[in-house]
Amino acid sequence: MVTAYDVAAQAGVSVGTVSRYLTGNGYVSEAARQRIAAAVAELGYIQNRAAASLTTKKTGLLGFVVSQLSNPFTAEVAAALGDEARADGYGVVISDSNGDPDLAIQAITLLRSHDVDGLIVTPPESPAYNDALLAAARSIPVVGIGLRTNPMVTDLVSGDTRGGARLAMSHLLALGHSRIAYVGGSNMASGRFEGYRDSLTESGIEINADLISLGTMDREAGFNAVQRFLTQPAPVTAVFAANDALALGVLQGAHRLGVRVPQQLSVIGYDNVDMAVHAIPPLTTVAQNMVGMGRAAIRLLMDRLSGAAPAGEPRQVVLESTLVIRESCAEPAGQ
Amino acid sequence: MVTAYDVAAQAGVSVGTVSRYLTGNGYVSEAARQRIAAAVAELGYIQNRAAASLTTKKTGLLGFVVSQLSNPFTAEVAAALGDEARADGYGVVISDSNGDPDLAIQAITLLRSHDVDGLIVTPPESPAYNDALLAAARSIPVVGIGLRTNPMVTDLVSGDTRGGARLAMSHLLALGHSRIAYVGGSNMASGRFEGYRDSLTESGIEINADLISLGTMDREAGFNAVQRFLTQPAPVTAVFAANDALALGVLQGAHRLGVRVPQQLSVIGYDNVDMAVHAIPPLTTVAQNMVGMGRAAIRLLMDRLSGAAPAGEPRQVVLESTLVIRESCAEPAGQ
DNA sequence: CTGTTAGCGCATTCAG
DNA sequence: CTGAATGCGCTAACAG
Repeated sequence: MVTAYDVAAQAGVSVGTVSRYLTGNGYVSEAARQRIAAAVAELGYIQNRAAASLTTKKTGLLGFVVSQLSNPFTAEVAAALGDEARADGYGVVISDSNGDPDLAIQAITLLRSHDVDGLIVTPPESPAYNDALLAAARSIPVVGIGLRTNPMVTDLVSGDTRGGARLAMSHLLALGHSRIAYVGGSNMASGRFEGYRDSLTESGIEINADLISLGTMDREAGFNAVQRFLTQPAPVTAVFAANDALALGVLQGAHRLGVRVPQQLSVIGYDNVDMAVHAIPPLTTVAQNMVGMGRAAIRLLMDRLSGAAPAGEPRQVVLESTLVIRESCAEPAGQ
Repeated sequence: MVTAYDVAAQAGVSVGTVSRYLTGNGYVSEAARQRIAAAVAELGYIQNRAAASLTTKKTGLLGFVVSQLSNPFTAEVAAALGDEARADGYGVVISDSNGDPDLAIQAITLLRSHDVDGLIVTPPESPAYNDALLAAARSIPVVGIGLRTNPMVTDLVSGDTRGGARLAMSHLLALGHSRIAYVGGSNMASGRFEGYRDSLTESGIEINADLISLGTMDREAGFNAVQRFLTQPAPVTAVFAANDALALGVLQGAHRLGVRVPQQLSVIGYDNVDMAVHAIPPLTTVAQNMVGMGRAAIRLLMDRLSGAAPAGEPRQVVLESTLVIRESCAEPAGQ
């Protein structure tokens, strides 16, 4: 391995000078600078940051604990986050927990043993994971994406899902729909469901349990739910799905019954995953600002690392969602 | 920061013993072992691997240079690779190059400065990137996924795209199609195109330039191509798309023309991305073994790192593709 | 502006 | 089986 000493020898200076050249701290004469640069190139020298971190206490590494890297939403955030980190000279170590709290804790330990300068974390939520996060937060800055610790000691970035849901509902309502169904996860406390419920109530429409399907958030659930909605005495004219996978299942279910979208049924999704544009018809959906989330997380971290934001008060940034209108919604047929 | 010295003091032993306990090298009495474990837990000690790597020359970190993390194909490979690496006690640092050779080179440098024990790389291909890989390969093992260096000095894992394409074509041919179009990338030397061409020739079907559309590999290209294929004097009865995005575009284009799939047109894709199952109709496609690729890459690396495969002869593993039959193909209408 | 030197936290000799 | 001592590659004083 070629070390800074080798470079120093080759350039006819001392290690100290090489170090100053590398870190940019302290003065180095132009002449020395040039000779060092030449030596670095000639020898193919690459700084050993692990050794440097021993003294500086900074590795230039950030840890990102994801719950599911193959989830398009996560992948997109990870990409944005990596780009932003690189711009600040940081590398990102990604650790996939597959939604398993135990693996997430292992990931935290792995990352901390590699001495990451900061941590970005996503769900799952679990007491033990929460504890691990709390412990980590005592030595390095931590920011959660869609995950808040208890007590809340970390910075947080989240999407305004409630507002996004209202966006979707307003669109449907403005089109003239009133029999609007909801398919979503089993958690009625989710922002998406709340947005659905509130929008309806505010429009003076009573919420009807027969028009609500709660369960898993995958394609099958959407496929099955819509068939139930459509075969009721008074069929629905629109469906709001809590995510795109669900919405795509709804599209398939409607197709199976020979119900045409958007002529006979309007469908709106949530997330604007890549495949939404590939759907038949292209899916109208709510887009979360994933790039913004990745960026925001890094900004939050950088402020802490640079001291711009002294430790203490956790901060929170909420990203607005936007409506992406494509072709899956129209006025109700009966109007 | 709590160090091994703190643990040693707390446990009433010396650092040497703590180190032996941590690494598993050398003997530690059961009594000492217990006291150390207790001290570690009590103090919340986390080993500093950067410091350890100074002596061992091993960081337990692997670098993965991807061309596009938000590409579902890549994300899936990354996930598999991360899982497999974790099983071996390694962490993975992912660096996204966004398909830019310069960024890829920067990524290599970053990764090497963090002293990764091995490197896994994907395209783009570029002379400068190739050089960077060659340089890296002189000090650590490198494995390419779908990317071979020149000269070929690194291990390689790739998918048998030619065989996969033949799988798709056989399916179409067996169904009775003979006017089969191809939509793909601009590179006619790709395995996918070769599989198309060879299958046709072997079946005694002349290849017809009017039935081939080469260009970008995205949805728009598929959307446009199919409209051309369908409005010819003798319309095609089937389309083989070189990837699923293209195939989904074909589906949309056919839908636009009122052509029903699979009754009037069969469509087959390649990659089996997540969205394939969400298509209308669900897309028959060729699945690459992405999990296998991720795993294989790690295995290759581990063999080098453990010394099981002495440096030298580059090895290659080719993963078979499989046909995933869903609902987008049927016998040609006219038969 | 630059050379010298003392650790950083740990794994590894080498004695005991 | 264990303690003490040495050095990994680098940065940060400090004295020139």
